[in-house]
Amino acid sequence: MRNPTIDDVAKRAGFSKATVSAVLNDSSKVKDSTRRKILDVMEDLNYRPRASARNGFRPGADRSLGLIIKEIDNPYYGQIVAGARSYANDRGYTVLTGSSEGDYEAEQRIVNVLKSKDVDGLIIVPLLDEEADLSYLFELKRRNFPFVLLESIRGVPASVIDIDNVAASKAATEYLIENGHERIVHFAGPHYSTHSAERIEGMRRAYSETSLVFSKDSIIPTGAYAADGYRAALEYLRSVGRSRATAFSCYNDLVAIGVLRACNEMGLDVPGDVSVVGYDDIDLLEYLPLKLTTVRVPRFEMGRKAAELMIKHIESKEKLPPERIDLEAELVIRESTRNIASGG
Amino acid sequence: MRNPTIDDVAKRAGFSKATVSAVLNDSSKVKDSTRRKILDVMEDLNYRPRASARNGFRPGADRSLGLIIKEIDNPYYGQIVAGARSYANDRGYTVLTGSSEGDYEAEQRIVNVLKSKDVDGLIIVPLLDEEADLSYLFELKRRNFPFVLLESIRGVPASVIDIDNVAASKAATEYLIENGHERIVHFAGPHYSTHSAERIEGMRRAYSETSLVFSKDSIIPTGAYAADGYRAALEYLRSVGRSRATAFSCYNDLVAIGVLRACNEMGLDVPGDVSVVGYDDIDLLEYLPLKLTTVRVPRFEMGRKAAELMIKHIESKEKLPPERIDLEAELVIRESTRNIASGG
DNA sequence: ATGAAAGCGCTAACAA
DNA sequence: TTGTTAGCGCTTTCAT
Repeated sequence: MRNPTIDDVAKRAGFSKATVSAVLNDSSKVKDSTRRKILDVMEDLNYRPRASARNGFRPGADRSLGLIIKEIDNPYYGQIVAGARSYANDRGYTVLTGSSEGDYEAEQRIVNVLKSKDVDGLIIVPLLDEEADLSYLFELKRRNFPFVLLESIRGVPASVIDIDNVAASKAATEYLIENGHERIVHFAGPHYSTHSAERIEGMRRAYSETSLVFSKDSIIPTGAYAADGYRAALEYLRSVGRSRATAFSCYNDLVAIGVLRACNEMGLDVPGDVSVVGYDDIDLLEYLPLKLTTVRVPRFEMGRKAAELMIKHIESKEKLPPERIDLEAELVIRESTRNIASGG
Repeated sequence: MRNPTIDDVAKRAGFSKATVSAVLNDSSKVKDSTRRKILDVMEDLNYRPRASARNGFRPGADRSLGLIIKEIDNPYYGQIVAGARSYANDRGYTVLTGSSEGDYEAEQRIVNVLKSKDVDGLIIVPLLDEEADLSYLFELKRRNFPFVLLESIRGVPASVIDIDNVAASKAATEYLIENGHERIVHFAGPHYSTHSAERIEGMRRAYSETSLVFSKDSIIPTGAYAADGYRAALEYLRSVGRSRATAFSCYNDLVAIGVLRACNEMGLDVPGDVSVVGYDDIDLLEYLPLKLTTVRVPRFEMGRKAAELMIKHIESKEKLPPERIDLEAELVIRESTRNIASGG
């Protein structure tokens, strides 16, 4: 039933807790026969000392940060974690990461576990859509548990590190429009991503400043991985026939890589027949044959800043007001896009 | 100095701990004026309740597994984490991941933090080379702390999930030799990787069964990322002139992607001029233009099995003996290698 | 509506 | 060499 405690061991072995404790800590002043007897009992009971009860469960010297991301196998988050880790490590904090993988319950569980284990602060990339239940964030606030967000949530006054997706996406779309593209299809990200919604909004704003009309049909729900981009693009290309768009913009570089593959299989040259733009500028891009035009997101920096802000809040004697930091994302023009303007 | 406790709040507010506790837990039976006064004091003191002291710090209902990997931004580990997470989640365990990034001290700190926070078990991909200090593993054993390893360590009788790198690497090398390659250069992994050492050993064994002689010069220390492969291959190709090897084998697919890029820049066709083989078979490969010949490592499965074995040990009433599970890695022949045998 | 006291599993200081 | 006791920060009866 209940896990055995030091008392169970002591009672069973016929010694006091203190002696058992001494054995546990390899103290030299325990008689050998006693030690052996106690070790035997521990073995029998499969006794596992509860570490958090040590030192009167006082704040450990080991400080730690919890980090909650959405997709473990996405290099976007890889760099965020790396950035947070880099700063935290220098300051003596250990970063523990959990991934929700798009699952709200999982996200809640990670938050619960991390806070019940008393990490010193939480950096959260929150799952977010219409039906998201944000009450856990208010609970954190109520208990004055320090946290910083890596995607802003309207109505939650919390510290946040974010990037201006709307502006960057608008710039990318404008660039395509200036280069003669009048029909652009966007392969959008997961429903739980604010960033995806913001990128769509950026497109919309770029359109609104031209005579072009923005249609919902040009947004295709896709996902976050290459497999998603591949599947969606293949389906699009097969269904659309001759009247396809001249440019594809993608939720992220992974999706773009999948789209590229689909184009290739359908006999489409990039950028000859279609232009493609990605998002994030993941490190791997540099080593791929076709240099992808993309939007560079300072992911490592985001992670670093998040850790920095978090630790600042943690170590403050006074309660600090929420702080917001916006980093810039920048369009990087490479070889997967071209000018198709008739006059230009 | 010391962080404020519930006693500090109680004293300062002029009420008892119990009342403060009631406020903390939003109990309805606290007079409004009292609640306000206490909340004010909490705010003043920036009081943060220590979650681990709740419920008399009894085992939380939330079970958890610690997972320690070596490189956060490597898709190899991404899949291992995903596999472990997948199984653990189904069993109600939350996975918390820390990455050592090749740093021994960081690894130790992660172990310490995770065990002091009482995760129920630890899955470790250990940093390992001549100078590694493994004492922390013996300390875990001494305290009967459940853990499983994802790379075997000689002399440490612990549960382990591993793959037969020697056999797979031998098979890959034999395949190259059978296809007429008599000079193979291997771009090796990080010094802290047992797997890298095992892959070299596999090569050596393949050589030893032929008249070809295995030279240390054909092993080039490289790293784990595309940037490493790119740098190393470029340097090799620039220095070697006309007498270069006809085949490159690589520590992993990322390195291979970097090597491919270097070949491309040096005007070498793959597989026309050189054959290249990777390792791991990361998901992304499927979407790249050149289909890489590689060794498929069942990473997701490794993660799953590790979690499964770990949970089995955790939940056992009796102390279970260490268990070893070996999974197979399999050569996957695709388009980056070709037969150059004069006669065949 | 509030307070006093016991208890969670362990360590540490002191006694025996 | 071993045992007794107090205490870590909180929750939870049970009184008041």
